[in-house]
Amino acid sequence: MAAGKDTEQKILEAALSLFRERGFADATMRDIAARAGVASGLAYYYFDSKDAIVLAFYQRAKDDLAPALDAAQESPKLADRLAALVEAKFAYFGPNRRFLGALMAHAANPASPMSPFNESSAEMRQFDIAHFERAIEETRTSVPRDLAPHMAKILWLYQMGLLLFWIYDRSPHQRRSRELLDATLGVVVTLIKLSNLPLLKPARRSVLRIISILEG
Amino acid sequence: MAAGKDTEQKILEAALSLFRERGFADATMRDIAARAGVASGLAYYYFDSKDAIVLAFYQRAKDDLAPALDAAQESPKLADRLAALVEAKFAYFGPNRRFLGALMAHAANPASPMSPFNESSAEMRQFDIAHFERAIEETRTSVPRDLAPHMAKILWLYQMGLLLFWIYDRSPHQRRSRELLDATLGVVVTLIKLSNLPLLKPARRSVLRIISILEG
DNA sequence: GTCTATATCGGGATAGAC
DNA sequence: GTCTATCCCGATATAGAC
Repeated sequence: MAAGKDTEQKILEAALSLFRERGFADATMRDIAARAGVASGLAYYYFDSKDAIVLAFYQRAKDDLAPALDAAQESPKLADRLAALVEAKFAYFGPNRRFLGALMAHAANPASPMSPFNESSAEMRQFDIAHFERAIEETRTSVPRDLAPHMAKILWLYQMGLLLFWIYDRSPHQRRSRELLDATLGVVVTLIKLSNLPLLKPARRSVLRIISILEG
Repeated sequence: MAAGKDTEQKILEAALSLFRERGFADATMRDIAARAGVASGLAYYYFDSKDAIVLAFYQRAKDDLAPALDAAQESPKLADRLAALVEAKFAYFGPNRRFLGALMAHAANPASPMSPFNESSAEMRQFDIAHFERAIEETRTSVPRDLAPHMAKILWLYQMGLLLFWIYDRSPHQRRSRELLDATLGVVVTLIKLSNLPLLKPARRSVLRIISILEG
């Protein structure tokens, strides 16, 4: 049991370090097992597949990120909090950027267990969205009643878009991603402010209809 | 020569039919060669890799789609043309929807040769964008000078989003995708109209800044 | 140039002995 | 819970028939 947990951790560590060094595809299960100092078959005892190791990585990221995301909830301004939440992820995932790139192969397909839109990561996603809810509430950002139940999800999606861009951003230190964050943040916050105008009720209805279709 | 072209076609057909039946990953090169009635080695004579078959499929799609996309350029209204262009793709790719799902694995990564955002499909992308340019021009849609050079690309991107949703749309006959098309079309056309208001010059500047970052 | 046949290798995954 | 042996497949290479 204890040995089992240890071995599992050893394998996970070996996998992640190899993923970081070589990317996902070029790290073989044999390499992973070798680095962990176990037989290659044993890796499959702890992880159903190479993909399953990735799910363990997600789970771990969720746990590791929690304190950083709490620390991002400081400013009284929504824009600052959004920026801080995104930057916290840039910082944490920075060393794994290349590896995440390989993962994105599955991201678009919501049916893939490795997609952040899949059932299997629902818990993680919910955890993540909760941070946006908190940012909206604590900064007393006014959101129209009809949009309110969806606003955190919208911001989460906005963040996912930024992360996607960041993952494939080849500019030095991902400078362009920071620019994009900077350039879009103002637009996002402005749109939220505008969305409160009673005049824009029809526009909100259009958006709500689109959301309801997207959520199926 | 003639025989060679024939064999190549036979292999391509066999590959596509297997991709449609089983998806990309579960169709092996041995299966493909077997269905084409040739030795498995021969498939590699014509296609460098399994991936190369996909590129051939893209190329072929481009050629096949041309007449349908021309036929979509009828209505004097931009919204109708956009809908027709998207529907033409739904129709053509319909039988390959599942197979396209497997391909999307590479789509997010602009560095992958199989991504529609990659260099290697620049020609196809340009061909595709040209249809949106034509739709804008022929419907005499007024677009502000500063946005004009980018509008066709924006519409192309909008279409790609719809296609992405459609590929993974599990509702019967992809009903939700049609709803999404319907729900977003109005918004898109309205936004283009609004973008002409001189008052919105600052908003256009924000959008232009974002575009310039995205294009790197 | 077109095609068959075969051999070899690396890598994900599995079965079964211990 | 751990290891060894094995399977399957994609990819590559090669020898040779026509």
